[in-house]
Amino acid sequence: MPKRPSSMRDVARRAGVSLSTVSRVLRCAPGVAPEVRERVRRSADELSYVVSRNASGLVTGRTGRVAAVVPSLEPWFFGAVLSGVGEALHRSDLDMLVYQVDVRDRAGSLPLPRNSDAVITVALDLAEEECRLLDRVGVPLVLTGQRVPGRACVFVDNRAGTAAATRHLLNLGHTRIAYIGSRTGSHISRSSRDRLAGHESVMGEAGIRPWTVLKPSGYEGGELAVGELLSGQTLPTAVLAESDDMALGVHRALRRSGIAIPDAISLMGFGNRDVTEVLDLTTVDQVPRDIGVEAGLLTADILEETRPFDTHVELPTQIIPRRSTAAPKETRESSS
Amino acid sequence: MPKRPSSMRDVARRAGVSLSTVSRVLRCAPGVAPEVRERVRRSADELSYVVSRNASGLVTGRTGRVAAVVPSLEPWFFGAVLSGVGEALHRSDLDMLVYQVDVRDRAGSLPLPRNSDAVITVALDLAEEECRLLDRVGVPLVLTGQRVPGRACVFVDNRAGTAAATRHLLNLGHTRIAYIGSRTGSHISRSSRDRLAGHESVMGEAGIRPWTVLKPSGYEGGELAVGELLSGQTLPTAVLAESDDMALGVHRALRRSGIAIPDAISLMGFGNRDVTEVLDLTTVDQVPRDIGVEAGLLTADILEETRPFDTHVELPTQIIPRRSTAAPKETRESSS
DNA sequence: CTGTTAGCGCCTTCAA
DNA sequence: TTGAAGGCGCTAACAG
Repeated sequence: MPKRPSSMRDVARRAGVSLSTVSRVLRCAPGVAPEVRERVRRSADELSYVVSRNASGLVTGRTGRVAAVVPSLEPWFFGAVLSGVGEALHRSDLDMLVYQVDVRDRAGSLPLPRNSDAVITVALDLAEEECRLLDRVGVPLVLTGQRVPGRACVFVDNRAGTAAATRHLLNLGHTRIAYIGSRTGSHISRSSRDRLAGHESVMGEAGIRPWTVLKPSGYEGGELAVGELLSGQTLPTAVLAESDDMALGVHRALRRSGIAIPDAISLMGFGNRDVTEVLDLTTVDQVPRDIGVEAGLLTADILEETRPFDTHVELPTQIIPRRSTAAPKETRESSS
Repeated sequence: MPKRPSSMRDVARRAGVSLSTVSRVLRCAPGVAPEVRERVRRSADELSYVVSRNASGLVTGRTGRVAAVVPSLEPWFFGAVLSGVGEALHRSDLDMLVYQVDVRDRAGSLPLPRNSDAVITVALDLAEEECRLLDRVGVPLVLTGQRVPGRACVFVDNRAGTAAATRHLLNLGHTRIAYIGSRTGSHISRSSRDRLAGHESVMGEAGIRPWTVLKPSGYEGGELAVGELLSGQTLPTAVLAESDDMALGVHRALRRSGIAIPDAISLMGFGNRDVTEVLDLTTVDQVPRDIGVEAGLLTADILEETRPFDTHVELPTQIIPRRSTAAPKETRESSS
């Protein structure tokens, strides 16, 4: 069944023209009689012919492909970002190659040079040194999830996000607010630091001493954090988690402990991942898909040299209030 | 900065050998002195040279790339499958191109011919006619999520999954079991039908008349189903949802209605998506990542002709009991 | 074991 | 407006 795919020559023969003419038509290059153009198009269709990016790339030096590098495809977040990336690239007729790089230590060993026109990294929290490694690929690099001066970046304003979230809780009347952040070993990622900073600065402005708990990321971390909170002197009336995942862990641990949300404790996450809606979890919307779309568009523009290679795109965040946050009990009781 | 990437010639010059020797070394072809081999390797590394799949593909007729076609990357499920696909392909040194095809109506228009060695579709529920369209690409086609005779397929035993789930509920003592399935318009997908069939056959064996509610998929559908159930003559004591997503909708609707899980109603999902663990939702494990891995491995094998092009791989499911299912209240009360 | 030669399918000159 | 010729980077035959 897998017969040899038709080549440009087949199309040329069928249309009764030369190779170059077919090439011109398919590249939408000018200088072909409309009538001929139509005939060539038809022949190509009939043969279900598609230009081999392989061959054309050899000549033009462009592959028509962009590599998207993610740490993993399993967490919901990365799929959502890539969804946007793919869509945006598609608009510019670029294909998306996806590489899962377990850790960033082998980023330099990817078969990227000559195999993709650009590289988009998704939330890998790369150090400058690692960026250099990717630079050696010799193609433009677009970073998402981190801001690095002099490089193309797409990111959300993490700091503003947690700042707004914190204000949301303060405005509801909370003062005993615990912040749950992530730490892997002793390392705190850039975005985690930014989120923590946003929280702490607002707490500082309010004259309240921050109450920070750092645990490994993921919902296990959220559960561990609750364990720590529950064994302390006093309970918070609100918990702000660095990520929805951690908030989910908190949610579960509180539920299992019989602590009602939001009656006893208000809970907020960050990321607006799908299930937060189902759980009625108040969260900070960060629209990962939009991050992807912006990154894809920026990449296409950089390739066409219509935007500089060090453009920064900052996406806004917004609070999505749901039922997991409410005024603390004391306030409600005293005001009723 | 983006200097011209080094080519094979550069490596050859640097190592003081001919092009073919370099080619042989990098292809791990036999017939090169170990000493020379080593020298070439080093030169290539120093130039951070990577073979252009573009150029080599031109000659070999193989691209070193496999296209994964998904309806969308946003739902958690597809990312999980692709995660496995990517990993498996990587073992065979194949890259993964990801295409999001909104609907299956344009599957034939993808730039696939000559641009990928094989196509893997993920849960697109393709009709035979649409498969034919993809066949015209001229490369092997591997389907996941559906079983089609004569084609390479990787799928879970949906029927057995819901059958086991139903038995689980029956064994707990439930008899008023509602099944929530999905229907888009009047169309029911193949896997939905299989799941429903598994449920109904076990109900039939037990001599209980099935109680089926069909709604649009997603958690909105789950909520709608609850709406229907709550307005009926009598409430079920257990609900089995076709998918975790629908189960999540049920979960939310029940929670909002103040109906306790599992005290008033037991709830089961299907899919074992990440959040079910957080929600303590009993579910049918289907390991999407494994589906992907199997599909990737099968694809690689088919390309190497070590497995036939119509291999079927059926993955087992298993029940993951959690806290959302329990014996119905009457039973518990009467036995206590 | 190593080097030479001839394309793979296409795009880009240049000439007609 | 069209066609012919050369070469992109690599591999697969062959010679040596």
